[in-house]
Amino acid sequence: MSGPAVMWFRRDLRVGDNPALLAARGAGDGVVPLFVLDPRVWDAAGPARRAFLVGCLEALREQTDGALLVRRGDPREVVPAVVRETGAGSVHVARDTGPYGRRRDEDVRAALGAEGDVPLEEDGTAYAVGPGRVLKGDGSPFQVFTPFSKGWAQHGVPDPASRPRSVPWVAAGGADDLPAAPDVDYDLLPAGEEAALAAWRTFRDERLDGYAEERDRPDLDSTSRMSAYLHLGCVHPRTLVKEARAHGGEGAEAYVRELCFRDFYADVLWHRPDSAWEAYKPDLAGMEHDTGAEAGRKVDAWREGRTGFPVVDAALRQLLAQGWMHNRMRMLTASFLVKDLHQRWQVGARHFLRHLVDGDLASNNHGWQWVAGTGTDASPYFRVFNPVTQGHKFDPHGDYVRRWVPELRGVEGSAVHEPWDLPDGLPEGYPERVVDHKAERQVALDRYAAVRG
DNA sequence: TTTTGAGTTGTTCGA
DNA sequence: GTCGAACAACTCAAA
Repeated sequence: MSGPAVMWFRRDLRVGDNPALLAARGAGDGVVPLFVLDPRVWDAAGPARRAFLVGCLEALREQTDGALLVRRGDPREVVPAVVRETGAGSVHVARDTGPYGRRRDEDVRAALGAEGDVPLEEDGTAYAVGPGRVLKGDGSPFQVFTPFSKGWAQHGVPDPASRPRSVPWVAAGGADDLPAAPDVDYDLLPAGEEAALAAWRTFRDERLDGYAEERDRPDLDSTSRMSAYLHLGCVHPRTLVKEARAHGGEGAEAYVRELCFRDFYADVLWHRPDSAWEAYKPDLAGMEHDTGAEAGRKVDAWREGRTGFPVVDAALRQLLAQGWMHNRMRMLTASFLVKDLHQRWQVGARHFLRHLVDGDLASNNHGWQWVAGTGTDASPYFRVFNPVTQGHKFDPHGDYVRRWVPELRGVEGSAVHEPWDLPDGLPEGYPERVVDHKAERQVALDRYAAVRG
């Protein structure tokens, strides 16, 4: 009866600390490692996302002694087909808690059921504490971060699962749809589980202690850069929580809090799948947004980093160049799009998701909602980031701007944040400001006032 | 049921 | 230059 078990990797591209893999190993006669390249996901990804994913799949293939099977297609068809081909008795996954993944997995489960009662077994999630687990005393979900974080701490983060000493990988034959990595000419993070753990340990040993102090500085290499690894599951957050806590200190505490935030937003999305693309709180539904050709040109300038505000442009160019942006810069560029250019937050959320290697539906879209004031813990409407002030505050020497905006490299010190005030005028090639920040701030405040009526 | 304290991340203005 | 108030009032969570 037995046959092998299929380990269907999704956002858990690792061998260590992987409960679903342990279950697969125990369930069948050998493990068929499978990744399904879903066109729905692949086609929406920009070059950086694609390159990073391919790199992680190559690394996983190496870890599975070359057995990793990559098939392109709709999982609803591919997974049952692989089960048929291999005679597998079960399929193992980590629970996907996002709206698309939940629907997809229901369909796959039904298809497998029709295929001779092959079970889809779920073990673990991509979060330190699985979405839906932390509840208020009355059994309802939290809607505010701070109380959630207390409940989260009380619930406790489980210890990492053991790393299997060996796995009897089974190579299924057939087509190999692992794409070649897109040719991108920038420094991409080194991909895969080993790279993730190495990067984590370097961060822990060298920068974690300073994290609370320096994490807001895009000009320094002060953050962990774990987001992309966490997104694809090259490392599991409970490993980071455990090691950060063992390390101790203020920096570690601040870091664990950020991991808790990631869990919070996943939890919110779990309870409110509609909040991925619609306002969590509908209060601002009637808000006026800018449309038309002129607005479109400004949005294009924003996407390409040509707004004329140096630190905003630096961040948006970094996003296109690296597929990554510092968190504070995400807030700042988001505030600029929503409050200076008066766009719907969804416009920016889509752009970020396409390009960020860590682009995560829950964290990204709820972050945008926070900025727009439609999310949990809604940002007070009057909180409008000033792109010049933020530049001086968080890029005090202007190094970050000069790194990403070559037109301003000749400008020394923090003067880069106000190039329109330079004695020799605006450096050649650098654009004029697309808006008057002070005026647009007032427009934003007026529109909020109108909607609150 | 009512009350109380608090809510990730800001900016501007005037003393 | 620094500091506190104003921005406005509402909802959430727990006691």
